[in-house]
Amino acid sequence: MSTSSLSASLRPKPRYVQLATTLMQEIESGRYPVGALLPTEFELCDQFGVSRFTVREAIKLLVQQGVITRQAGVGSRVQAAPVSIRYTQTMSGLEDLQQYADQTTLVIDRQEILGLTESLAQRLQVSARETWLQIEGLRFASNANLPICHTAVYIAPRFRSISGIQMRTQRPIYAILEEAFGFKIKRVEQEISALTLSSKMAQRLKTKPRASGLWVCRRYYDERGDLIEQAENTHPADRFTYKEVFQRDVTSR
Amino acid sequence: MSTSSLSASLRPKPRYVQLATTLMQEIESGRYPVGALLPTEFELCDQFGVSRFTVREAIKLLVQQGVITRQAGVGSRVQAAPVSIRYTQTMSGLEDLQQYADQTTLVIDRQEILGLTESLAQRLQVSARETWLQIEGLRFASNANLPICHTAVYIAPRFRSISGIQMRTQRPIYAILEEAFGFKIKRVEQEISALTLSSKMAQRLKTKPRASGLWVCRRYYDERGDLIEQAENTHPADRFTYKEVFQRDVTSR
DNA sequence: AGCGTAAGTTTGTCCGGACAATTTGATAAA
DNA sequence: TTTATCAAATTGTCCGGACAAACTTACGCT
Repeated sequence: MSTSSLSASLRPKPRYVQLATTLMQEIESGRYPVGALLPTEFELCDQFGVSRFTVREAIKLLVQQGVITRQAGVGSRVQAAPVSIRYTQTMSGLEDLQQYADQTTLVIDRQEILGLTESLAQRLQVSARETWLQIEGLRFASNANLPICHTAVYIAPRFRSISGIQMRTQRPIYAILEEAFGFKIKRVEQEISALTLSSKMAQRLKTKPRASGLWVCRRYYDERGDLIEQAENTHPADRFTYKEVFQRDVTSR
Repeated sequence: MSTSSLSASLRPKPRYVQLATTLMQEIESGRYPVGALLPTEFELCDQFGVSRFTVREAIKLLVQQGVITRQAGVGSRVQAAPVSIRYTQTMSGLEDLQQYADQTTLVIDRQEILGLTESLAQRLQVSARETWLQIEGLRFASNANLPICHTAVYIAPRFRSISGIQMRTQRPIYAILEEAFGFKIKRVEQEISALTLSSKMAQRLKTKPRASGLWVCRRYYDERGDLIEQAENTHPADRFTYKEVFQRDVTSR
């Protein structure tokens, strides 16, 4: 047998990821409140018994997520508490998608394998004649009656045999696919625009006909650049706001 | 006099940034087309006479911007051509905002210093009684008659003396502020939601009353975390789509 | 042909060290 | 008191080296 498959989940993460996770937890716990300074790089080297390289790689991850900012001669200052969201979505990476789905439930009401129509094939940017799995449903926040969005998901042919999707699921579809087929999503494209809800959609979302809606479409690609899944979410305008944070990066002048 | 201010623009950028810029240009030029492999790290070390550390830092920047993906044992593959946009906005950082503004023109039709109302002060998350500069106008794409959005900008009191803003400008306001007052925006929060256009707004945007619109609000913060500027853009739904790309980062399991 | 094995290539992780740039705070001079 | 100067602390840049992990290719065996 091969030695590469079973160890996937057991293999320890690199030290700088472990360190970043630890620091993140300590920030969440309030040990380093917003506005406070983290220990210096050399202090962290001593505390964790790792090299400065490892410490810096870990801290880079925190900076990347907007949790801290750094300044030469000063230190690393805690900038924001970890996201705690309700009806607003905060994204600074793929993981926030996961977090978003954690607090909501997708109730599926249709699931079928269908041949692509011309227009749909074009939207998915693949050749027609392929047979994709379509899933439709409504997404509910934990303790609310009204759905926060209508969801239509399209899954690539080679994954259409997926069977582990419950009628009510709190996990994002892409995570289910990753586990079932053992791969990782590497890249997500997102497209957001506004639209006027069709009468049918308004009815399903229990809102006024011709109300405004937010349309969020995500395309998930694997490490080879192949499209795995496309998810279209249609939100009533008053039930969802999309939030994100950008940090200036070094290439700017 | 101090020695720290004048050298700001003359000081050469770090080598890894220079390298990243060079590689980016070579990708744009077609020397490394989409799908092709970049030279290996060691080859780049030889070609540019730098250490592997410098090469890796440069490549990290390209990965961060979604231009290439990497795979151990394979190499660095060009993933996407540099953004060429028309009516759709591509954001993977602050610079794309700049690029977006480059291709459009903001035509200002109102500009006044105003005391904050209660509700506005709350929206800006600052104490009332402050006097902010308000700018309103329409943004046009290069060769189009219809505006792509209505813009309302609020600028913090200490910058309200800004005078360099033309009635027609292609530069983003935040860039004008940066140049005039000599600082850098470090952090931008963005909020997107849908709304139904008010009759007045629909009229100014030359679209049907009660049409759907996309509302994009950006808050710009300096390195101290102080709010510098808030810009609210209201787009007719059919004239604007927001696009962005996410890359899975290492902290995910 | 097909299958496993081994070698080679390429990226990933981690270390130690060195010096530069930036800020803060203390000290000395005016 | 104010201002200039210096030293210390902290992050930023860059180097060289080492080994591990992941993938590709070639090879030999069945």
